[in-house]
Amino acid sequence: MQLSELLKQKREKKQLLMREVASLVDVDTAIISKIEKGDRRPTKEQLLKYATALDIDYNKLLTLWYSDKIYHEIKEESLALKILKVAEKRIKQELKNT
Amino acid sequence: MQLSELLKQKREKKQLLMREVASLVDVDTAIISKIEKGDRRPTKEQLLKYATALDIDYNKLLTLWYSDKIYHEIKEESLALKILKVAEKRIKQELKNT
DNA sequence: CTTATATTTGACATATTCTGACAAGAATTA
DNA sequence: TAATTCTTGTCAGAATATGTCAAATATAAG
Repeated sequence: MQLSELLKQKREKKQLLMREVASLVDVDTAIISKIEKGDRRPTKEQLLKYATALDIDYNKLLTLWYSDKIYHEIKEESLALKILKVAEKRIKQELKNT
Repeated sequence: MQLSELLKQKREKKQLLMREVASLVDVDTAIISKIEKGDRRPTKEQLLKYATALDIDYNKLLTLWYSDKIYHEIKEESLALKILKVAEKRIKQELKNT
């Protein structure tokens, strides 16, 4: 499940118009449209408001938000999986040192 | 092994001055210093020149380069590992669909 | 069908982040 | 001490991200 899909589904489940979500998240309706289309990622601040507005766990949104970002950064690279592994190792290493 | 360390080690192994690497990579010496300190990431173009200049496998550099980037993006997040897992799933999913 | 409402799209303005250039300071070596 | 190398901070310009707006398209209601 991608962030954009989740946000759209939740909005529809709550039977809210984009205009209404836009008001709650405090952005232009055009932005909401683009977010649900996956053309844009919300800002972190918007994400928080989204969580409240649509009653979604913020950590879940945040996880998808970062994953989306990372995915787009490396999706064209054949080394993508290797890259993630190396990043994971580094994170784990860091966790040990604390 | 981080990108910055590797680049420094390789330079020293070849007994090159920063000034010399700077020339080969075609940037200011200050940039090289910052790169080796981890204050800046080289551009992709610089990375390629680095590979040639220091005789390092480009894919290795590229992997570290992306990993570095991702690491810094999520290192403060307690969800970091989860984020990587989700990104990995998405990449794998994408690979299936081709 | 035609009108009203909702959504999508594109163009442009603004803000934020990234990068390179430069100069002065600090460290190292001769 | 002088020469050389490396480091650091600042600033301008480039690149990227985000917001605003208006017009185009799609959807629903009468």
